[in-house]
Amino acid sequence: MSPKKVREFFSRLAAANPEPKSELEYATPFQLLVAVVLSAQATDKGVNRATRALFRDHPTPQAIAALGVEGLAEYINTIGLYPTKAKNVVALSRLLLERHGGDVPHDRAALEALPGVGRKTANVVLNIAFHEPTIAVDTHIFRVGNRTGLAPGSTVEAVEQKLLKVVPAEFRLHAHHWLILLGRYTCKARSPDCVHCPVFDLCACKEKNV
DNA sequence: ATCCCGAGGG
DNA sequence: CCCTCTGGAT
Repeated sequence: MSPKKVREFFSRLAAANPEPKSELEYATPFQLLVAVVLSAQATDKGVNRATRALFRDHPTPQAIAALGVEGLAEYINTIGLYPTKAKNVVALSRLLLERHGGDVPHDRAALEALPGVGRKTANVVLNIAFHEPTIAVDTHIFRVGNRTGLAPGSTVEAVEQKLLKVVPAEFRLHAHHWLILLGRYTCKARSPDCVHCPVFDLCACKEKNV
């Protein structure tokens, strides 16, 4: 996609949603980190339903560390992959207390050293909690990047590098959310709603759903 | 490449 | 029924 089209692409998304934010519910950086770990291969609605009770009863790393794996599992057993996530979130809470005084670290290496935290989760936390211009490539962004021709790539790493290269600096801070929302509500995996797509005319998809 | 795995939608 | 959902560790 030409630089001119890329700029138009994000100008329209920005005009429609000037201050996009995560649809995950959280009150602190720690809660954001936990919510993002839980959101792997799960919908944010499902995550919010579970974390509402969890964060009400156990809002801090101290509380979740004390809750333990089995206790945590009772709160999150409606979310896919929950046994692994319960282990990771308890271990992660303990590590935060041991290494970082219970705070969420600001740097990528320390984040990715936490169990259950990979590049995508670290990118989300760095962007949302610490306002760094990272672009976390998830299932939506990988699909949208390839379909539209904005950032084609066979791996998430390739798509991320491409996005960091082509997205103008002024749009980079919010690019993650704009692309997610486009993928979630319009450029859907199964039946893309091309008729209502704000960037329909800029899109390279050869199988437009009209 | 494969495993982890529940809810919702079509 | 099958596919998808803000992936990560082995």
